[in-house]
Amino acid sequence: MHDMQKELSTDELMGRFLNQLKDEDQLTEKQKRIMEAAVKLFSEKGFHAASTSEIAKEAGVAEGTIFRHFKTKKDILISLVAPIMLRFASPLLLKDVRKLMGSDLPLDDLLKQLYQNRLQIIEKNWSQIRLIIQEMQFHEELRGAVVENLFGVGRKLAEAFVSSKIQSGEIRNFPPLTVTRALVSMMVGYVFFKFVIFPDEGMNLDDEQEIEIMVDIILNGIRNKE
Amino acid sequence: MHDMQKELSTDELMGRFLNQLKDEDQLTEKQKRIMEAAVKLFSEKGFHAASTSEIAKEAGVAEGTIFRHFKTKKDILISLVAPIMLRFASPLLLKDVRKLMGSDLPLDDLLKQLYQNRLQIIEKNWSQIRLIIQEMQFHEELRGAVVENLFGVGRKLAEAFVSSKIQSGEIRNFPPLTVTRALVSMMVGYVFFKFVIFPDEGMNLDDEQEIEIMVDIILNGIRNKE
DNA sequence: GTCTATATATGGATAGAC
DNA sequence: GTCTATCCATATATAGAC
Repeated sequence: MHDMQKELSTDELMGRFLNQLKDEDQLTEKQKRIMEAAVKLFSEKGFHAASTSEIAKEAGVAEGTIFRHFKTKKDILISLVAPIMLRFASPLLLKDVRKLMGSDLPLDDLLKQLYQNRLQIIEKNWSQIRLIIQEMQFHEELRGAVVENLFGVGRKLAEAFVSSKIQSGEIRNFPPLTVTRALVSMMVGYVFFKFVIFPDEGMNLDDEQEIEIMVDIILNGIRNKE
Repeated sequence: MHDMQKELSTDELMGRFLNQLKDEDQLTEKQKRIMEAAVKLFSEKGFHAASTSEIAKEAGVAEGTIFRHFKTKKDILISLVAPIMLRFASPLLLKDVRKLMGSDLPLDDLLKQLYQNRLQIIEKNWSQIRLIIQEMQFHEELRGAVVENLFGVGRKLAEAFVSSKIQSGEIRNFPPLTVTRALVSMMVGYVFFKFVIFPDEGMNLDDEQEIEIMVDIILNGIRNKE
């Protein structure tokens, strides 16, 4: 029933992802260097503030070479999205998630692991994630791609999980989307404070402790008490 | 080079912030028009993507006029921060908040009102808030000013509130900062989904219902059960 | 104080030699 | 495929007339 639908759209997404993977192997050395330089500079200075000449210098190629491989500067940006999403979206959303969701771990351990993993992935890929969130605001196609592929799939996965837990009576009977958003919000908020507001200082407590409390709170909020 | 001119320190910026209330009355018609046009274009297209000629056109002044009032383009951006923060930071953080915190409303009603008000303020000022969050990433002085003025104050207020509720035994004994972050995270996450991820569609449920559930969940999570 | 005109730099993008 | 040189448009910023 529900689960079948989710499987299908996930597979559909994976299809797209797998196609992108092939493309990635076809990239030449220089193309990769240009793209890496672009990721670095775009995320550091923003898309418009980073010039193609800087990118060329950073990549160690002539400026003209860039435009042999990419029609326009924006083309570089677009070309970055798929690989970036591949690099973190897949592990962010899929890897371990099905395993965790299918496991018989107690909910709190499950959530702790989930948060911990996702946080690590986000931390490792933060500059790239930030770049995408940044530029989503200004390039609609980009937002469309991210929303459809990433959030579409993630949302379905999460909602399926929440729904099943509601039906099994483990968590309270709220709209699954709302519960899902609450769960994700805790992570979004944490990331927001940690990386956006206080990117330098770091937080007071370490991640593991914070997550422990976070899980305690949110789980207490949504769990069915008998 | 481009960034050769001296950066404003955070302190200098805070000075401006405090003085701004007085200064705001001293602004001429043209200056206000330029600043309004700048807010609009910066938030729509980003700081670098918006040109001074566009700003001039939008403001209905000659381009040269801009540079009579603002030394550089970045100066326009800086000049916007204080008024924007004044316009929403004050009501966001202070207006009603003290009143609510001092009231004898039940916690759930109190939280609902708090979320509802804050959401309205954020919605009304979203383009400006977004602009600041955006540019915080790239201009450290700006981040410093926001963090110190806005988050510094907000955090203290919220933590004081949480601490008092912990001592009165109403909510569980967790680190106040963590509880505070959990409370704020719910709002941050909601705003993130509503305005960043799905700025067009809107959400499934209306804000009031969503907030009701949100408060139910989070409060259930942190409240002391007897 | 404001506008017109312009200086000066740099941006993205192309052409052509190798 | 890559680099050198260069085009053209636009960017920020200034000068000078009013």
